[in-house]
Amino acid sequence: MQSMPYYQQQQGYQPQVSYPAQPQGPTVLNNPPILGHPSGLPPMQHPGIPDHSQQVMVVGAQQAPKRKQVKNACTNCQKACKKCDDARPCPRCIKYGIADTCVNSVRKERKKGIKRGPYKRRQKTGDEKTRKNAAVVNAPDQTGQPAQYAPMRAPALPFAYPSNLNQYNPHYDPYGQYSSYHKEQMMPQPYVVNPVYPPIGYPVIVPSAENNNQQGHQQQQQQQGHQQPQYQHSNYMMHQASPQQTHRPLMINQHNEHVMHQSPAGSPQIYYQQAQSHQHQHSQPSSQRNSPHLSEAVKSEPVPSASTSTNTTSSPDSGN
DNA sequence: AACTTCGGACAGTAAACAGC
DNA sequence: CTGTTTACTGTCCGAAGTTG
Repeated sequence: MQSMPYYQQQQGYQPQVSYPAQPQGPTVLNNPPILGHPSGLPPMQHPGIPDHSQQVMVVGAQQAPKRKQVKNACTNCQKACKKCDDARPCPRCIKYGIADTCVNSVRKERKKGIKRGPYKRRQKTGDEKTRKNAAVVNAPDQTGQPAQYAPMRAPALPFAYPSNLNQYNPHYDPYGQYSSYHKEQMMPQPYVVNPVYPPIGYPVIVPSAENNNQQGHQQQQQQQGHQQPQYQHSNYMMHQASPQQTHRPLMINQHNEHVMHQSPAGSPQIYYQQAQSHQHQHSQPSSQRNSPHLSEAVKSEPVPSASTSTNTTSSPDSGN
């Protein structure tokens, strides 16, 4: 039996925006709809993100709404292949108490220089001629390949990506030079999670709740019944030099066993970066499994997704 | 029951192409 | 130059498997 798509169900994701049948190009970028949380949380308002949640495009009323994807899932949701959110920490990470590792994943650069055959022109009234030509040109042969332009693709590019685009480069700065390539596509300014991203030296002094923008965000969440005593650490963790360099969360545990000391509200807190957090996941004692819902994000390094979708979800564990 | 894993459909979009 | 088309890449649904 085919279940109803989640976005058509009563209590599921209720899209607030309907999308036109034809893509509108970059307007999607210009006006990213901020959707409410599927979990029922209200949309989190980040500074710099205009609230478009009230915008409704009345187009294609009878069409089923398309599934809406976030532009950049966090590493945890990405690994788990689960729905993420524009907010950081995302609802899922909050739910599982891994908010401090909720950082944007890094997108790899798109391949360039791939040659293509001529396009088939889509049918338009009065465009018969073009379409016919395209049909002839691209008429597939027995093998299904276009007849005239057999090599549809150029061979694999002989060059490697520059190291500054290499997602596996440990010195890679996802929000620096790379983002300049993708401009707002790569990391649109409204989606930059932490606009105040100080060059960190250690120890890290985390400002008190009163003078931190994100604290308002967190307080908002706490008002919703999400008790996240370790929330202040989210700042700390998100200030890592590189998302590639995983650090075991120092404190998250359902039972607060490893929760770091909290200073009284209003006083700065000092956190010490782990010297070299190469506690490999396999050396992690089985106690890790005491928090099963932590394991998903914690046990695996935030390895960026592999090159193809077939590999994106293979966890490091399964790979070994 | 809650959580994890994962195949694959779907969505978004950058880049090549086509036409003016 | 601008619009169209397509391929690439990421997101995440949903089913199956795993764990406690």
